[in-house]
This record gives sequence, structure tokens and C-alpha cells, in this order.
Amino acid sequence: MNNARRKPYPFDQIEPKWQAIWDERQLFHAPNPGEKNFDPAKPKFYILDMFPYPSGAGLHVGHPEGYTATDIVARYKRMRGFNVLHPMGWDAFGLPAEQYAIKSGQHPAITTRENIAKFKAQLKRIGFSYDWQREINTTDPRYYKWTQWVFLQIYNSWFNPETNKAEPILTYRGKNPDEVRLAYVDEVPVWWCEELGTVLANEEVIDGRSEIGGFQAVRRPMRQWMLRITAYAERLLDELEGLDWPKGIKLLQRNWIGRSEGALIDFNCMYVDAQGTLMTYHLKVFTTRPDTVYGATFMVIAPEHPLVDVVVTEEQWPAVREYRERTARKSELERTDLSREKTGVFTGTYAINPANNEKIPIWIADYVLLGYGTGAIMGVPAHDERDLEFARKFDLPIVEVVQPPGDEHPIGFVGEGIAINSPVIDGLPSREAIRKITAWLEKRGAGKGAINYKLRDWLFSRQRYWGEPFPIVWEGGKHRVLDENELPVVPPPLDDYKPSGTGEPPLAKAKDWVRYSEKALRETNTMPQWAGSCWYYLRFCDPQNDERFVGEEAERYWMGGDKPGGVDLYVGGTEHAVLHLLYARFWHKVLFDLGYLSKPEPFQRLVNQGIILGEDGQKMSKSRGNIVNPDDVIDQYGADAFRSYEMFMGPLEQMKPWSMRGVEGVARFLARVWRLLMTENQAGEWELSAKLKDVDPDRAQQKITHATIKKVTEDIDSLSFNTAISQMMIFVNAFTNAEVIPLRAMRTFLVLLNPFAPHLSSELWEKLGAKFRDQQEDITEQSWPDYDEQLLVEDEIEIVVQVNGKVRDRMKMSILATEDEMKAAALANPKIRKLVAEKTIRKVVAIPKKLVSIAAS
RNA sequence: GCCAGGGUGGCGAAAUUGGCAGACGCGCCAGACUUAGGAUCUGGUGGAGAAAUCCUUAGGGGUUCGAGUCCCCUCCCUGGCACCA
Repeated sequence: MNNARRKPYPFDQIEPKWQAIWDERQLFHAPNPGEKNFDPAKPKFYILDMFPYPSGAGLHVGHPEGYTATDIVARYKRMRGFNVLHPMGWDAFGLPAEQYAIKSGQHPAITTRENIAKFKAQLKRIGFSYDWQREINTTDPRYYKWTQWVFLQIYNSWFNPETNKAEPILTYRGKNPDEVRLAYVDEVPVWWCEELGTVLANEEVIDGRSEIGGFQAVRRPMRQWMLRITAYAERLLDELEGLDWPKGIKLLQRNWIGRSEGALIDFNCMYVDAQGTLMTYHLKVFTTRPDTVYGATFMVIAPEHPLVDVVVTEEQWPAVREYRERTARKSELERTDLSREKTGVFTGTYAINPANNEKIPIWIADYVLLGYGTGAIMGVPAHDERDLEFARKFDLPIVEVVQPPGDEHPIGFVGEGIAINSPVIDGLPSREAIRKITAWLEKRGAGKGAINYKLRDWLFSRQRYWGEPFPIVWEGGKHRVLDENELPVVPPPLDDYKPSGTGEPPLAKAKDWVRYSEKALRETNTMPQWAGSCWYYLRFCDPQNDERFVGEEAERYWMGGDKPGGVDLYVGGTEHAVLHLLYARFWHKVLFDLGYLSKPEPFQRLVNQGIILGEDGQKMSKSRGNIVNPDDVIDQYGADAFRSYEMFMGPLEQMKPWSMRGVEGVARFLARVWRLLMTENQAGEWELSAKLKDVDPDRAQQKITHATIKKVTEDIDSLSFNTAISQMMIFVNAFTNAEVIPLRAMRTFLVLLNPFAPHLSSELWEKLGAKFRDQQEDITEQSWPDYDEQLLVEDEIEIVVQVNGKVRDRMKMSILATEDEMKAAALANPKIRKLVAEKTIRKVVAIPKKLVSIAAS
């Protein structure tokens, strides 16, 4: 026992005690409108964390960083009189549970339940003030019933370009509604990952490898469910405007949506068919520079373009076939390698340039992508780097049509200049030339202005077991949705969760389940993991509702307000910048358009916490052995020290390395707080310090108390938790050697400390209440203190005197001193006089309450 | 290549509108109390110098009485996108 490290204060007793009290008293439950204890006078504040995937590894120190930040704000806002919605849940569908099931045969629901229990225990140990009555789990049928329901709404609507919003499919007047539904089936080239046995969304594939696991993925055409997110491209872009998101994240979304303005131009093409007849067709291209159309000396179409089968001449076929096969074998990584030389093959046929009627060759090359624009381009080698490289390689003509503004060489110039060699627009600057040539082409039926987006429709099906089944059945080759009252569609139990490898989903093995009726078979794909997280923040508003995905009144209350977004503050990692955050916005807008929601955006303010690196400054990883386990830290230093350290490390949004020494430092600070109020008696027991008295604080103590209230309040508002803690350290240092410790200052301080170190502050608050018997309620029910600006002002202030920009002396002066008085005092200062004696004074500047600056030479 | 965000002591970092650079913490040094110290308390701690003083916010230039902060150029780091026509 002698070797056992003595705890600097008994956090190991305090912390479980308060966690139990909070649980028992349900102090952090936020009542909904209509519920008992609901106070309509309180404003609402919805503060949300990105809910975790409950992995087997348990919580790592990155999770609690954001969670602590939101917990501090949540506790602070409650003390400021807000009705605070601060929920937590589990994004529990996903690959690891399924892969574990494949290995062990254990049902993923069991693994998931165990992992959730572990995560929840860990979170509770940190003392977060979540409203656990609102806990949700995406794999719970009571939850995913409504995920499936949202899918029904998406399936049953279409995007009306006239009204620029989604409408029920019944309002569609065309003959085939399946062509316009927001959820549709298409045979599309998709990313297929052999290793994972599933297809992946574009967003889930990085450099041709799966984001999860890093396995090779290949392009392959498959029949898949798609969501028509592209219909919302414009609104997803425009409506970013009103959100308080980091600039960088907005930009990432903008780039991902990738809007570009230009024109679609039709090139007339001809070929001779097998019967020897001359056939013509239009080849449509998208370009952002229609003003360079006179410089188009060739066309290029993507190797996978369906027109390839039509346009290639007999003698060119062998070469084309060979090229196509070679391209198909290439990995995406190879194909997009910029340093690679351009390749391509001539089709043997020609197009007519609509501007000058010249006959130009049509080529096939893999630098043109089928997925963007029309999958075909006009080659303008003089003013496009890639086209130039291609033209040089294959010896195609290069015609300059833009004169650069400076003395730059026109060939290879891609900026804006003056149109040349272009009869219709000669002499016009590029902008004007674009406008004029577009109008000109439009009049001749050869093109029109167009906006193109990089954003692709969202590939929404996966060949997995552990996901939401689609509420869809197939009958006679056609899909139809199930009725709302047939939800939830629960996946069948399986013995073997392994994907078949052919692309047939594991659910297909459950033959009985698949047979929905005599004629109809169930859809066997499942939804991607994103589905559950696309709307969970709505469910938190009303998690027990079995009649509706969220009650109308609850939604209006929590997701309302005078801003476009409903959640007041959303904190999480940057890794979701384009995935979750784009998908959720899309679903939200569909539901908003259909009249289910009060605001067009889900998240008003977004903050990204920076990642925490290992002690060695490297990313934490098992292989590096630099992972910090929160449980170990809490065992040694306590939850309050853990929380406070995570906030003291540095700015929330910044990447920063972990330091055990740093934790120790913060733990020392908390221990000093403890010893400020507590002393150890002869028996080695802690008791309230005798120095603590119910007296008025002196002037200096009052000043620091109010300065601390001010700083901590402002810093929590701006999420600058590190400097808030610094200020509290300064406060404690100031009282450390005081003969008498004034009770009132300590009470104020404990309230300020409470959001950061809730256990310690609760315990000390209780002890003060027990002795002084004046205020008995729990600290979490206190209101946040106000500060008195009057107490912060000094009568006298130190004025700095600078000569030629260097500080040469300081003088005490009244804060009321005028500029002239300050200047006079500075010039009369003997030290300064000596310095400027030999020089001429050129200028004297005085800034009240700050300094006097003298320029002399 | 393009876009965004950064670069401040030995380390994590502070620094309203341009106004005392380095708050607070870690580490280190010294002292006190101690059988002991990896506890606690006190003092010191950007660099050079005995000192006066000089130098110092990635580097260079500029604007200004005054620049970490504003402008221009260069270098480096992190993240994202990447043949997007």
C-alpha cells in the first residue's frame, strides 16, 4: 500500500457518486413541448455531436474531444436558462459488426449490443450531460422503420424543375414516373469492391480503393438503387450561404458539387453504315469556353461512350477494340495519373465544327471521362493543356483563337483574352465572346448555354447484410414500394452472412424471406450506412414516437428558430465534410419540400474538432502503439482532469498532440482547486478549510473574480475553452496564499468551473452548502453569474512610452488623461528626454489608456 | 498542378480594432518543507551579453509613429481536390 500513488484529491469517489446522482435525478432530461416540466418561456438550444459507430475497440480520445466541447456548452446554456437538447445515440449499422459475424457466426445485433453497452459506460464515466432518455440506435427496428419510411417519401417524389423542389410523384404529368423518381434503379458503372463484396459510393472510394479497409475497387456496370441528389445540386450549393460553417467545409462541398457554367454545343457528325448509307447524328459536348469553338480541331469521346459502337469505321475497329480493352484493364489510379502520356485512337469518322464548318476528326481517348459532361469534348489544343498535349502527340492541327492580354504566347494560354481567328466574335474579350457565341449557336440550333455539375447521383444500395432492407418488392421485373404499415422490413436471420462474391447480396440466401408473395420478390440490397445518420438529428427531437418519424410540435420546437438550419451547434470531425453532411442536407431538403420540416437546412452552425495525435506527434494507430485509452487516463487522473485537459490542449479545431504531462498539469490545477477549499485533518481526512469565511472579497479579489466571469463567459461563447481554463488557473493562483478565502468568490468560481469539471465542482458546492446552509440546490441548477464591468476598470493605468517604435519607459497615469497630458508627461520624462536630447522630434502620437509613441531622428 | 488552413520559446500555446510578443500549462533551474520526493509551496526561465544594451513571431521586401497582426514575393507543413473539358 505504501507504493500506491496517493490521489491528489478523491476523484475516484466523487465522480461515480455524482454520475449516479445525475442518473437518478435525470437532471439533464430536456422536456418536449407538452411534457411535464416543459417551460415555454425558456428558449431552446439544440447542441449535437456526431454520434459514433460503436466499434469493438471502444472509445478513443478523439471522440471525447468534441463531446466535451459540446458538453461544456450544453451545461453552460442550461445555466443560462435555455432548454437544452443534448442527445447521444449509435450509428450502429456497418461493416465491422458484419465482418465479425462472418468470422464468428455471431449475429451482428449481439456484437452491436455489446459494443453499445461498452461505449455508453465509457461516455457515462466522463460525466457527459446527455439526455439518455433520448438515446437512439440506428439498428433498432423502431428506428429504422422510419429510415425506411423516409426512403418511401424519397421514392414517392420527384423534383419539379418548375418549382425547384420535390413534389409527390402524383403531381408528375409525364408518362413514366419511374424516370423521374428521386429514388430509381439504374444499370450504372459503379465501384465494386471484391474484398468487401459490395459496391461503394463515389464518396467512399479514394484513389481506386475503398475508404474502409483500403481494398482495391473496380468500375463495373451493375443494377443499383440511386438517389437523385443531382436534382438538388443548385440548392445544395446556394443554400450553403446562410449556414455558419467553417469556410473550408463549405468550399469542400462546393468543389464536390462542382458547378461550372458554359455551353452545350452540337457537332454534326456522319458515318457510313453497314448498308453503305450515309448516316448523321449530333455529338454533344460541354465546354466552359464556347468562345474557343473556332479553335476546335478535333473531337474526343470517352472509350466507354455508347457512340463508340456506332461511329468507328471498319478499318479502325481492331485498334479501337484493343484500346478499349487496355483502358478497361487499367485501374482508376493509373488512368488518372496526370504525369502519364496521353493515349488515344482515331475512330475513322469526322464531325463538322458548327462555327466554321470545318471537318474535324473524332478520336477516342481515356482522358475524357464518361461520367462528366456528355462524355465527349471538343479539342481546342491552343487553349487547353490536355488537348494541346494530345494534339502534339498525334500531330493534330493547333489554331490560336485567344490573344492573351500580355505578351504571353497564345499557344497553351488558357486564361481570358481577346478572341481572334473567330469571325463571329473577333476582337471581343473572352467574357463577351462567350455570351455572343452562345447566343449565336443557340440561334442556329447548334448549342445553348448550360450549367454542369460534377456531383453524381448517389449510389444507394449495398450488397451487405447489416443494413436497412429496402421497403421494395419486385414483380414482373418492376419495382414497387411496400405500404407504410408493412414497416419495418426486418432482415431475416442467416447462418452465413458472407457476400456471395458475384454481387448478389447476402439477403438473397434467405429464400423464404425473399418470396414476398406468389409473384413478388423482395429487394435484397440494403441501404448504405449513411442512411441512418441522414436524419437521426430529427429523431432525437422525439425518439419514442411510433406514429410519426418525428412529432410535428417537437420538430417545430427543436428544429425551429429564425435561421435556415435547425440544430444550433453541431460538432464533429472533418471526415464527414462531403459524405454525411451532404447526404443529410439532401434528405432534409426532400422532407422539407414535402412539408414535413420547418427549416430548409439541418445544421446551422458546424464546428470541426481537430484530430488528436499521439504523444509522438504521429497519428494514433495500433501499429505505432501510440494510442491513448481514455479509461487509463481516467483511472489515473479522473474524468474532470481528462475533460479539462482535452479542452486545455489548444484550440478545438486544431490538430494537436497528446501529452500525459499536460494531463498531469491540469490534474494539478484541479487538485489546487480542491485544496483551496479543503484541508486534510490529523486523521488524514478531507474537511472544509478554516480559511473559508462568509466575508466580502477585497477589491483585488473582486476584480479577478469579475475578470474571470467575463473571460470564461466570452470564451465559452467563442468555444475558446483553452483560454477559459487559463483564466481559471490565474484565478486559483491568485487565491492560493490568501489568509481568508471569501465564500462568495468561491461559489461564483465553482459555477464557472462546473461545465469543465462537473464532478469536482458539484462536490465542493455540496460541501459549501452543508456548512454554510444558505444555498442548498444542486450546482447544475444555479444560474450563470454576470460580471460588473465597473469592477474591472482601474483608476490608474500603465502607459508605455515608445521612441522610434521601442518601449523605453512606462508611466502610471490616470485613465482619464488626455492625449495632450500624455504627450506632455512623456516628453517631460527624464529617461525619454535623455534619449531624444540629440534628436529632432518629428512626431508624437498618444493613444489614451495605451501609449505614447515618439518619432525622432 | 489547383484550392483551403497553418508556420510564434525546449514543448502545447496566448496576444479585440495594428499598440508592452510569449498569458496559462508542460519541461527545466534554484530554494523551502521533508526520512524520502515523481507530493506540496516559493522564485527564476525566448536568445546573446558581466552589464548597459542588442536581437527575436519561417525568410525577404513594403505601408505605418508603431506590424505576429495589413500588402507583395519566396520557402516549408497539414488537409482536400486532382485529365471535371
